[in-house]
Amino acid sequence: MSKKDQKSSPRQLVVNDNNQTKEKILTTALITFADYGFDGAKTRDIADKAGVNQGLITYHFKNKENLWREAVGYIFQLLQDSYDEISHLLKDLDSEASARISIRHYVRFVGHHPELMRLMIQEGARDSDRLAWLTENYLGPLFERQRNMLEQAVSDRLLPNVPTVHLCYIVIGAASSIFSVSAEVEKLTGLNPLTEDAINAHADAVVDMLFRGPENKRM
Amino acid sequence: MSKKDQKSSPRQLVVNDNNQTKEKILTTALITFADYGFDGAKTRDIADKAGVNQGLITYHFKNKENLWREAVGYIFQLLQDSYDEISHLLKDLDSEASARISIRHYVRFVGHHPELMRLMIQEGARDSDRLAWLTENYLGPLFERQRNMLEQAVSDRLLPNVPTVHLCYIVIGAASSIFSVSAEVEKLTGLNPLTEDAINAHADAVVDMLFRGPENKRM
DNA sequence: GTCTATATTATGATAGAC
DNA sequence: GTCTATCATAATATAGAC
Repeated sequence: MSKKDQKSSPRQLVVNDNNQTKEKILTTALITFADYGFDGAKTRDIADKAGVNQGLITYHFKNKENLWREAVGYIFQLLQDSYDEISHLLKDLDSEASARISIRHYVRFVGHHPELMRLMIQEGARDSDRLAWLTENYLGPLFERQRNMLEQAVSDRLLPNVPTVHLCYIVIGAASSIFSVSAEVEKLTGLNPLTEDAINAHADAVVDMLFRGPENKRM
Repeated sequence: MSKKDQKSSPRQLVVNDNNQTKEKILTTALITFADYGFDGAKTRDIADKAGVNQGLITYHFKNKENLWREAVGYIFQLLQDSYDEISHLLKDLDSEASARISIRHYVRFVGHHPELMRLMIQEGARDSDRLAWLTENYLGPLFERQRNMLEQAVSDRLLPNVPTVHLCYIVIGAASSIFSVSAEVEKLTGLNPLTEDAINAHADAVVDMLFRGPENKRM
């Protein structure tokens, strides 16, 4: 329902029952927290960029801490949903095809949502209540999933036999770094890594790099 | 010279001609900027953690912006110095040995100085005057150096032929990600990646991953 | 060179009108 | 549900004593 639909009742303020405003604040907050960190992000900034009044943040989210939680939950839910969508695809595939698709999917997700890894770097550098909350609610399960996938790939000789923890973060970093510092990349090379073409090119590059058969086959 | 050494002259304030205080502020500021970003870092915090008065920041560095510049310059100077130290070693080696040593050296540096990559992620996500300054003064030359090294490795068939920009950020991310989110890593796996052993293990893992010959030889 | 005290501005949260 | 106005606190920068 757009604002114009309200024209017939002029005495009333523009009201929105459909969580449109709440969602707008949420997505804006996510980007701002990812770019500036929790302390660096200003609620006034978030409200301004979302095009709403600062008071609405308190109304919809109680306080800054809670806004952060809901924003983080929002992006992790997207990630989990996207995994659920492809999980049935993976069942029927052999180990290599499955691993390649998983990695491609991961690269494409972090390319389309650079806020996710930026947020993780903001919170993953030091211990905090927020990191504990993140780990308990989202990070733990996701990490286990990725660890299992990579251990399978190692035992199938698709990847070199390096310790799993190191392998996990090699993959995470290789997949996401170019997107996390997209402005730097563009300044240094002229390439905007957040375009669809660049995201696909990076997914290709990561998969080529990780799964190097003798003839370097694509999936 | 510690404060206790000053006991014999009690009328005088503790004074420090040797830039000890300035350096202490600098290194503390570096860590704080890296962890919290420019906006999230508070000058009072920096002064407190450095064990000095907040007014000293203005005295030694004029303002927050300038403190940031000097802190960034400090860590990049360390990086450049460390490259200069090994550059003569690389002259006599073949392409593969040289590339392996360069990569190992890079991994070990970012492991010992996680602030460097954290800072870059803080500033590399969006365009700003600080990013322009960083690019002009430090990032440009360093990136060119790494790009050349990797292009050489590709033309020598040590690495798969993926576009250079993607290759650069695959290497950067693979090398640094585990250190940038060290608190997350420790919470998820129990491993503190910033120990000397873990840093060496990660250097091994990255080199093994990148340079996979048939017999997986070490340098 | 270092400290205390303070001026000025920004920030998170609240109260109340519509 | 949304807005304006405001309070209380926190943060950068400055002035001045030692």
